[in-house]
Amino acid sequence: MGTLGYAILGLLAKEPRTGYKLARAMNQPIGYIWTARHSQIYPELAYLEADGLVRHTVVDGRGPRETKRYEITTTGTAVLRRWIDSPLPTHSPRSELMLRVWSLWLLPSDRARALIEDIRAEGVERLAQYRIEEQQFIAEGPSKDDREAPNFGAYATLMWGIAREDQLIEWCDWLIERLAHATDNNSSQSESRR
Amino acid sequence: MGTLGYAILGLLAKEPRTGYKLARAMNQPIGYIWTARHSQIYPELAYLEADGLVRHTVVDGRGPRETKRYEITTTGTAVLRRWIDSPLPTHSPRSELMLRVWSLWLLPSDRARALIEDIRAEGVERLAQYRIEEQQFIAEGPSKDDREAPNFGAYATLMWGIAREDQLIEWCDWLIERLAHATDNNSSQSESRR
DNA sequence: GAATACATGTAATCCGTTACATGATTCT
DNA sequence: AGAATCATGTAACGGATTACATGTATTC
Repeated sequence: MGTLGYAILGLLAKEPRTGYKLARAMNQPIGYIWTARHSQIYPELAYLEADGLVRHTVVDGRGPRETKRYEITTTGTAVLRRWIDSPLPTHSPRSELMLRVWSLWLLPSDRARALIEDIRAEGVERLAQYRIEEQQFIAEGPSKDDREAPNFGAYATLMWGIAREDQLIEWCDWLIERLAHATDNNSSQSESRR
Repeated sequence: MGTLGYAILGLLAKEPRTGYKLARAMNQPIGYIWTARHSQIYPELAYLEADGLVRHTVVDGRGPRETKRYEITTTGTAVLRRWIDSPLPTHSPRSELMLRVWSLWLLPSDRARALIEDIRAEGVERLAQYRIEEQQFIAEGPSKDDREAPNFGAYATLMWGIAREDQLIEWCDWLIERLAHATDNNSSQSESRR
């Protein structure tokens, strides 16, 4: 069973939903780190149901097919709990951004600077959005501080996202600074250096 | 052309290598963010060569087949430069860790704490390794400060990795603190809160 | 003598994205 | 009238992992 299955169980553990609403929720990254499309979600729901982890009831809706409201089963909740509490996988994060930075020495100074400033600008934008969401959590009351309320985990991932963007912006500033300081080293001059 | 192709070009821009050495390099994440297996690299090298971005010469080796040393072509370098300097893709990072944290409200306090402490311990371990690599950069001389030397980008990604692990550890401490403060709220008591 | 490092490939499978397909209700 | 939202599915394709396949040279 893959990670997507657990992401769906996590959403259904909060409240029952239709596949469509799950797809909506996972369109904007859940926990700021996981996305999925409806074309992945519908088949996955069928597998989860075959395994007895979720069940559905047909409700009124506006689609051309039956509208199905899914809820997590007690088995599903148990499986989800077991997964959260199992040994950590060794994660290999992928970031196209850092791959570009790794080859940054190939770009002229002004283009390198433009790239880092673009990265920074996107970080600033995401951070602003996260701050709005933080205010929404605060406005919603004390549920974010209640270890047994669904918002507890969601708020913790938001704080992680905020810290991550802060760190990214700081790192961009450090690198822009560095690019400015390392100016006018062309290849002919660099032979004479050191 | 996919991201793996650019990762390979980035490595070959530094120095020519065999497919085996590329695979070794990408076994430990390059730039701390990209991994690949040899089964992906060998076919990709063939595509890159068909597109004229790399070329190979047969050298002495110990394999059952010919040993091929690949180098980047001038076209390859141009294509790599253009990629680094092209509009940023909207990135959707995936982190199984944060997905677990999102559902953390389902775990009892002690298990939740154990999970976060595991995450923290792994962060500390990676950080220690990164610090060693930082010392190696410093020992290697001023190349990390030379905007036109390959080490410039590699050092920048390392600093990013260090900042990221620092941030992760801080966040873990914040959450452990929070888990301790939010103790003994069971569901019956939580009704009377606030 | 056994294990490890060097060295290159293919096949099967899984996960994720994009595109195709359909159709009712509500809002502008 | 047309666009957006609700609603559920399948098909084609690409990227990544795991397993299969082979064989030499060096180190313990």
